[in-house]
Amino acid sequence: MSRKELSSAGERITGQRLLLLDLIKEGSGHLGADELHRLARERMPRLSLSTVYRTLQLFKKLGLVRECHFDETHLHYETNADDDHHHIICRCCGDVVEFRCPESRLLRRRVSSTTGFSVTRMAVQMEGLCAACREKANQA
Amino acid sequence: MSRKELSSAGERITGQRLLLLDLIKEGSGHLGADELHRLARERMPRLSLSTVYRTLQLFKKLGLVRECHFDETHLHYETNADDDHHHIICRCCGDVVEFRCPESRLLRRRVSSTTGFSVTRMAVQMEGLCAACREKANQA
DNA sequence: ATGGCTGCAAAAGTTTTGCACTTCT
DNA sequence: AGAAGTGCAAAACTTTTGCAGCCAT
Repeated sequence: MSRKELSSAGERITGQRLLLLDLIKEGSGHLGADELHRLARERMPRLSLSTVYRTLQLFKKLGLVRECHFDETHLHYETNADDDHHHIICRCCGDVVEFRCPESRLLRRRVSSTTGFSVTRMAVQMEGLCAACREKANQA
Repeated sequence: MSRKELSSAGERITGQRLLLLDLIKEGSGHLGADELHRLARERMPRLSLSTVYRTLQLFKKLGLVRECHFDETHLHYETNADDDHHHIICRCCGDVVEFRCPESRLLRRRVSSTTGFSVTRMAVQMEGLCAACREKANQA
């Protein structure tokens, strides 16, 4: 259960918030607001889309989830992870695979010192064709 | 002028396309569709927003520009550059600064071999506070 | 000449907001 | 009880699409 994250932040615990947080956690990870809404309604049919949006903004503010910009239209949300956890998306089937980037920490420090920024977030994003889709493309 | 990029791709050369491509190139880089539209209309008042969108899609298809996902709402466009040219955005003033990441090439190859993807695009994105905004925040 | 491109207007999406009502603390 | 959260509906935005006329080739 996800009560602790909410109560320790001094936020109210509601069925909607718990459900959404659980879905984001357990869901294979990369869900948009609409998908989240559809899933959530299977267990709580009257949950509204605006609640999904409001709740996601709350989670984002609390640092519980991060937004990922994969394709141009949808945002996706996942539980907040550390710097060296990133994504590659297949431009054909949309599949998202995670990879690690151990030099992230180093890179972050270097950019911080060269630009004068204090870095609060970093993401490495890649796009390409997964093995299966490449296979399919070659057969055609 | 940007004729070559278009004609060599077998695309028609129109005033709108030339103007937009020039704006993207010369503009400090990171413009959204609406900003581009506003700028373009200073020189071509009847240019429509749908043309901006259609043209951006064309440029994207031709590989002339790339989309950058900075904040959650707007997409930004810039002339296509190589892998090791990336961005950090100030979460306070929105300023965008570029930085280089020489190990991008290496990283790309490693991810390609571990995930089985063929990588067609990669971006490193950071977010933080620029020196000026940090200054301001400290004074307050 | 003719097929592609553009402007305009309307549609389709996505995200936000206002308000009355409900729920958590 | 009181403040915060929710559902519903409407509004605000961003992006896409249909179509008639225009323009580059």
